[in-house]
Amino acid sequence: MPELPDVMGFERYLQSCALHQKIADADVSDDRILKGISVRSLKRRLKGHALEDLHRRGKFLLGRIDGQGWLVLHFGMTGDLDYYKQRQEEPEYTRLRMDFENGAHLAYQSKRLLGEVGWADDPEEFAADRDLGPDAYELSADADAFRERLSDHRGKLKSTLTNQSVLAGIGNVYSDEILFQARLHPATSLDSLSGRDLENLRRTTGRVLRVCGRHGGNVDELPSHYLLPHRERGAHCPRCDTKLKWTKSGGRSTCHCPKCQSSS
DNA sequence: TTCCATGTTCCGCA
DNA sequence: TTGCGGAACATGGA
Repeated sequence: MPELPDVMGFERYLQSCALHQKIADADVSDDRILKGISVRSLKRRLKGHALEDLHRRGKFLLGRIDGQGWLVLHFGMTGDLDYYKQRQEEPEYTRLRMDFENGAHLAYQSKRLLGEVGWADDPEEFAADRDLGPDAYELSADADAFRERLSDHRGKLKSTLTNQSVLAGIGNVYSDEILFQARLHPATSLDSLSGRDLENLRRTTGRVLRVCGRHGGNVDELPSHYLLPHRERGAHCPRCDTKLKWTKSGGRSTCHCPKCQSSS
């Protein structure tokens, strides 16, 4: 489920277990996951070095490898990280595995191969290359910047929030939660929002990302009045018990409460 | 067997 | 120019 809050969880996870450990070896079991770097080159840059620092930008997690540059991880729809001690614990869909000198392993797994493992010389340069907007969580902390960024756009709320070049990190699932909490209808066009609505959206975005990020994307741990624990077909609004409505656009499904989220 | 799925990218159309 | 919607990608699970 990797969107920004989940990647926050991955960042904390790596921070707690994988930092400053020399990488003895690395193995790529399916090179379709690599973008812009060969297996050989990746291995060369990892081997004998250590992960020294982490940087998250939207849904991307970048890890600085001492003296080499930045390892880029994107998790697609089904990516995950796993640090483990015994080789036989290796997860089934591991695509990149690092073996540390201390005998532990780190697996980047991706069941559907929709993520990517890549390389960057510099995080800012990387973000510019990929046309990534500012990180959604950081942007939500700055009222002026948030307003300016969004006022350039006229599209619908849902598609703008999930547009990574406008702000990076929000995907299909968390945009539903943000709009639910902000009581805004996903199809509302941005230019119809008042300054007050926009400020409400900013605060809500920050709060939802913070709260969800704290749980590292574990939906079951969220407060019961959150939408996500109830986001399934046939479910009812946790606030007013109205049946939740599902719509579809661009191949992605959106869930909202027809009563709480007024269309404007 | 068919449909659906949290990711991105590309294309054609308004 | 901008935004939208659909299809494609690869694969598994219900």
